[in-house]
Amino acid sequence: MTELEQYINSYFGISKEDLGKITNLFKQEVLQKEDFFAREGEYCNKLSFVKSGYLRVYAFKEGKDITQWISGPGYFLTDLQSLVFDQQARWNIQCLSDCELYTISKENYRQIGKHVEKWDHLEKLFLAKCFLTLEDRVFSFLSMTAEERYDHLYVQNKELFNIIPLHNLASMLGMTPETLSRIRKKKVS
Amino acid sequence: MTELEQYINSYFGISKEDLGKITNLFKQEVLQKEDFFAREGEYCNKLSFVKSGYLRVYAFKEGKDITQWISGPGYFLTDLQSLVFDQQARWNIQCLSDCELYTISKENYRQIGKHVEKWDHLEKLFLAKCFLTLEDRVFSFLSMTAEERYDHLYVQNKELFNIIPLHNLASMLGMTPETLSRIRKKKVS
DNA sequence: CACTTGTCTTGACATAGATCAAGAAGTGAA
DNA sequence: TTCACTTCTTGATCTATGTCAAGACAAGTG
Repeated sequence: MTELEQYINSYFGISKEDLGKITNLFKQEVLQKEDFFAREGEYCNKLSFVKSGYLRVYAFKEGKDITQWISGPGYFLTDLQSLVFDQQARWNIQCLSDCELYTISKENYRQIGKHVEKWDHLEKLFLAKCFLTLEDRVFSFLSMTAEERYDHLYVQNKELFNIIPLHNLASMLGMTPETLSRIRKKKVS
Repeated sequence: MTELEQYINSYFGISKEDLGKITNLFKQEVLQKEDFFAREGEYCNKLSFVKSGYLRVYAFKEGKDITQWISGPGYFLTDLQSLVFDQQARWNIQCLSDCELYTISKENYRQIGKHVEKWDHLEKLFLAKCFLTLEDRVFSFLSMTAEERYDHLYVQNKELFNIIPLHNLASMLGMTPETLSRIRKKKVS
């Protein structure tokens, strides 16, 4: 089984037959560092699973580049507004490193439901999970200090701090690079 | 048509027949000010549509009461983790005023898919929309000041500021009541 | 009615975190 | 190697926002 099959299987728990039907629709795709997976205002007509590498989801606000999220191995990746509602993408998604993806086109993605009985239901559960994750994230901004948000991310994803430029992590955590640097310094001592 | 039918129809755009099948499963429910719709740690086995009144979604963090969201007429209301994943509720949901709801039990909610062909698909779209809304909200914390967040909410939901205790709105916006009060003062002058 | 309780505002002050500016260290290209 | 560029850190300073404390109202209750 590829990582994709393992992941989909572990997450959605479906039959080997259905699993094949789905994963066959994904094609391997390779992107280089700096390449764009999606661009704000254009259309993102694909859904990908990250096999390796990291991608940064961001948008500009008054000229400033704000990182919304960083996606790495084991994550699904798309601009949801484009994929689901056929509208312009809200996000720039760009590779922070060379990346290997398993990618399905929007057209094929929309066919899955016709091949696999319970797909819409499973996808609904998946989206519900994503919603809960974002709810937590909102709550973190309502209830935590910059340092607490740092701790939270550090405990969960230590490895990011060795791989991802720190100013991107700072942005994603809602603080400046200087603040992140000072928090890190404090942790060492 | 009841508000519920109008809403579901406008949002999901389904046949009059299916519409009836669904809305028949909802029962009217009346709650009084201060009543709890859901409690953190318990199980919330229902999904409701708010006909009238306002409810506050909140949780405690280190003894402090943090408002995550306020739900009013035209919103659906539930603790998603309970409804979808049969786990303990993450949120307290309490009436800020007397409320009229249309409520469906979890059991009946789960039957909808069996009665209405495309239900899972429609619900998926609905959840995707919710996800996009939360994404915006996260972005607002990454990119906006307290005052900008206030402006944003004020433009979209002026009426809340006459109905909802301001300290709850402040909490939901991620600021203290004092800060909200000062921002408001500034706006008058 | 008086009394309690909750809401909202205001002022004085404290502080987390932002901004600005500079420099150190690493990386890649020529 | 040197130069340009990026990342990260550090110090000095500024400011938005938080904290604490008090008072003004308004609303509800016995």
